[in-house]
Amino acid sequence: MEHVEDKRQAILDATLGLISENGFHGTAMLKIAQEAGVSAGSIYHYFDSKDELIHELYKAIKRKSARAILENLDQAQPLKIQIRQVLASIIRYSLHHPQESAFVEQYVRSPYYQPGIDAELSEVYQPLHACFERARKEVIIKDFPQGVLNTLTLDVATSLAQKQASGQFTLTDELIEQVIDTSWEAIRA
Amino acid sequence: MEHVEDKRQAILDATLGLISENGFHGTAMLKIAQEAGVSAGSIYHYFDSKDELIHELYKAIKRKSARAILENLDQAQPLKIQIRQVLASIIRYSLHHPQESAFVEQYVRSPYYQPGIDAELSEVYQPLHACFERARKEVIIKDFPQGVLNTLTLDVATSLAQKQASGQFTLTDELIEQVIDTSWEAIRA
Amino acid sequence: MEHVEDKRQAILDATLGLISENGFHGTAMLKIAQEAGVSAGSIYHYFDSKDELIHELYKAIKRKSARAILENLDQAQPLKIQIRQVLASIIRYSLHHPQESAFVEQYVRSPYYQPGIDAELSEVYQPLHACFERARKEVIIKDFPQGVLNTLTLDVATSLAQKQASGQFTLTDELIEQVIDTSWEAIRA
Amino acid sequence: MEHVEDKRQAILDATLGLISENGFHGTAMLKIAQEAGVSAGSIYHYFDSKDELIHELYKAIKRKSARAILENLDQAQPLKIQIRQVLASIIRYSLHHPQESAFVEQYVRSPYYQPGIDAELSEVYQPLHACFERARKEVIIKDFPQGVLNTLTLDVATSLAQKQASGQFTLTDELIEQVIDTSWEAIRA
DNA sequence: AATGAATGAGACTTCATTCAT
DNA sequence: AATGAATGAAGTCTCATTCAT
Repeated sequence: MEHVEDKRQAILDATLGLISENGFHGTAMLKIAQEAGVSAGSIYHYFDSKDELIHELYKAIKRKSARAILENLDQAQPLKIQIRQVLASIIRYSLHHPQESAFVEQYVRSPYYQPGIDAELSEVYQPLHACFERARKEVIIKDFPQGVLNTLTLDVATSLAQKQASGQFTLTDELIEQVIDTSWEAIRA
Repeated sequence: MEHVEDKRQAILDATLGLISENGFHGTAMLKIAQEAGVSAGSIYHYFDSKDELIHELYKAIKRKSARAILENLDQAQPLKIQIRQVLASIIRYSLHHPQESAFVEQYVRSPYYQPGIDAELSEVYQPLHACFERARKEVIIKDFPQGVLNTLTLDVATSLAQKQASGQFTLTDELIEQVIDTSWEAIRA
Repeated sequence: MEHVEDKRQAILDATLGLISENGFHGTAMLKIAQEAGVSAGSIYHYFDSKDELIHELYKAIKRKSARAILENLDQAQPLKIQIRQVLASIIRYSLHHPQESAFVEQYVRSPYYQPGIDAELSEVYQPLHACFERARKEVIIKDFPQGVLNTLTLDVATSLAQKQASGQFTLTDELIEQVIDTSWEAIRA
Repeated sequence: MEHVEDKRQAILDATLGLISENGFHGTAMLKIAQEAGVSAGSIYHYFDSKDELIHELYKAIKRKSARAILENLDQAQPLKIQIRQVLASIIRYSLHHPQESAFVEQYVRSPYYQPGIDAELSEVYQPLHACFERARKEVIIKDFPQGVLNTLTLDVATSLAQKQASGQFTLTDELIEQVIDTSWEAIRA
């Protein structure tokens, strides 16, 4: 079974690498199979279709990144500190995983993205949402719709990650700190 | 000749509507032709290929939006006011042209986007860049690379526009003012 | 009217140059028009279709080459001399008109070539045929079908012309004399 | 694997039949697929493109004909006999394989033919070339460039084959013998 | 007579998906 | 479970031809 999961994961990894580089349309199933070291037909043992594979990859990335970000969440700290920690985690994660950022950016801007898909991820994001929810209630952050807050934090992070990956600029540690500060200032009450 | 330009523009318009809705891959040349009211082959009198059509559409949108934003730029005002005006223009333009925003977002996140394409647009963006450049020198805004400043302003605007268009939330005039404030605070020195 | 004929001839010339270089399929009507300095539609004032244009070009070339070859035919000479003169003329003409040779070779090997087409040329080739006919009757040349005699003379000439044009070898005047001799020896009785 | 080669061969066979009859342009990939009993897309498992298919067909025919001709080459015989045997083989092969002759004639007169393609065939033609080379050195045949010798022998043979196939004349066994003699006389020293 | 924009049939090719092995 | 040859629908693009001007 571990073997099986290895192959499924190899397919997901290959898909991530190829799509982040060449886009959805530029990534043929055959290429994914070759990159993953399996046969073209084998992909269909793990995923019903190319669309499903892409949706599954999106969910896998979102779950993985949520877990990584939550690891740095210390619920013993004051909410203000927690939110800042989350922002820092999001930005750092994005910068360290440029392929995942590039994929997610393409995905959410494409017709693949249907709002309902995120409902399946609510469980893993629940602690994060709760944290933001409480911060909003306690007037620690602005009373903006969650989507607007995401734009000011998450989307900024992924956008920066992709631009750095494409060489538009290089983010020093100092600059990253400043961006985290800026992002925090943008949403704090 | 006006007739000719009409048809070229009709093709660009059809392409914008279809791609912003269905993505690059979901938009066949035949559909564009039908939507534009021309034959399939006619597109190739105006554009060498689908790729060139998409690149031309991107450049046309960027030029048009730059002109619209510059119209609201009053160089008689203090720099601080000018920058705020620009931000407000960008955000309002994005919100009022959700298809253009959606298209540009897809484009710049896709393999179509190659740094260098924007070089052709530098002329029309020159006044904007000059404005930001001076503001940075006079320490009115932060000393971030231009790409980072764009992320905190332009990308936020287009992202919000698309999310509103997809129904994730509705931006009231009051909220828009707050977002403009936030965006300005994010980059001011 | 002379003007008109000029244009018709320009189209034929352009067609010859392009097809001898790029083949039938590689030569679009639009390219012919551009090369001839006329509009795409104008070709259809002179020729009903691309096929007809190609057939007319073939006939024009054959008539022109026949006239050139006949010019060197001195009916006052003995038949043996006449035949040798004809052979020399054919070979020299082919070598000096490599584009015409290349076109004719492509044409007669393609589905364009229908045996009936040469019937329209019989008038201009009549003196040549008569000459060969008498030579065969007087047992000066071999009693082969005319097609076989053509193969041993005309086809050899055009084939050599194309090979020289493509750089496979260079025919010196001495070599040309030898080839003429050889061709003559091949058909003499 | 035999199965696989069968299909590849079926595609080559279908291509030969259709192109020799209808030309390059008159032969659509779909027709080839239907004639070969495969789907349109399947051709692309065996050949990268229509062009590559055509090039491969040319090389396959040349290799096959070279092998057939070499089978009749008895190196124990005097060179003069060998050369005559080769000429007879070439002519007979051409006459018995009119489709291959027609295809090769079209190919070498078309833009498909690029000198250099024959370099890949040099190995299989090496014994033939060696034979001619020695004959030239021993002054058994004329000291013409190889291209000229080919024109006087090989090209004559294929040309005759195509003309007979198109019904221009019928070659009796006696006539064939005479043509072989003629071809030999044309190149002997 | 001339133009050249427009047409639309048809060509080549790709690729997600299936299925016999 | 795995393979990869095979499928065929659908896509992009070309080009001979037409026709309003």
